[in-house]
Amino acid sequence: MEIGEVRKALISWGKVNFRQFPWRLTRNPYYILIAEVLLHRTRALQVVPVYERFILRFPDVATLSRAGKEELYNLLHSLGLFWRIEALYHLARIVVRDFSGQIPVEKHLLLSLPGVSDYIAGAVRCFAWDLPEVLMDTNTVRITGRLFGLPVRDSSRRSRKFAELLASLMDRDRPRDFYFALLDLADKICVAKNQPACHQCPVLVWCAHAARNTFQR
DNA sequence: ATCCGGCTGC
DNA sequence: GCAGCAGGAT
Repeated sequence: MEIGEVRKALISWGKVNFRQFPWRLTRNPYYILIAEVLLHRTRALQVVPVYERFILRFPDVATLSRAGKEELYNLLHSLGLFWRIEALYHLARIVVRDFSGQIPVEKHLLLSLPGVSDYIAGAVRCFAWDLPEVLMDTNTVRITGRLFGLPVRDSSRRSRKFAELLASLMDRDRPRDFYFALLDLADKICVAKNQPACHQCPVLVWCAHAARNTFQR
């Protein structure tokens, strides 16, 4: 398959169907890190109002590092997953103390932060600095699996095979635009439940899953 | 491999 | 009502 054509189709579709979430209109690594933590197993539309209040109250890491747990709880409790509150509380203090208030670029330093693992470390690097990262989340894994015709399981998120396939698929010159396109495609077309809207899909002709669907009718 | 949590669309 | 959510911790 012409992988360059697939990338081009994805990115041009993504440009038209770009969802303007507030954390997508910035390259500030702190804002992006906060967004990724809040987006953890939480729908984007549910995060928007909480994120905006959070950023307004804590516009930078230094301000956040002076926050009490109680105020953080008041801002974030509606999102559940309360361990994230503890993580952000410590994260801000560590960044101020060890990294002079700058979100680190190096992956191993990002990974040392509480609440940050492979996905969030990669997402911050990708969306803040446009670095080519393999971002394995529910959506990118589902699209990868369908495109290459593999069954998508919960364990696929940690699958090396999936990581290699996504690495081969991703656009290393424009990773930021590529992943925005993938996430928007997963939301609008390549949906998890029901049948995906393959007839509207920009990469329909290269997709193994779509081929099976149309072949079966 | 399993759990987490409030919230929302279905 | 209930399944599932821009994963990470346990």
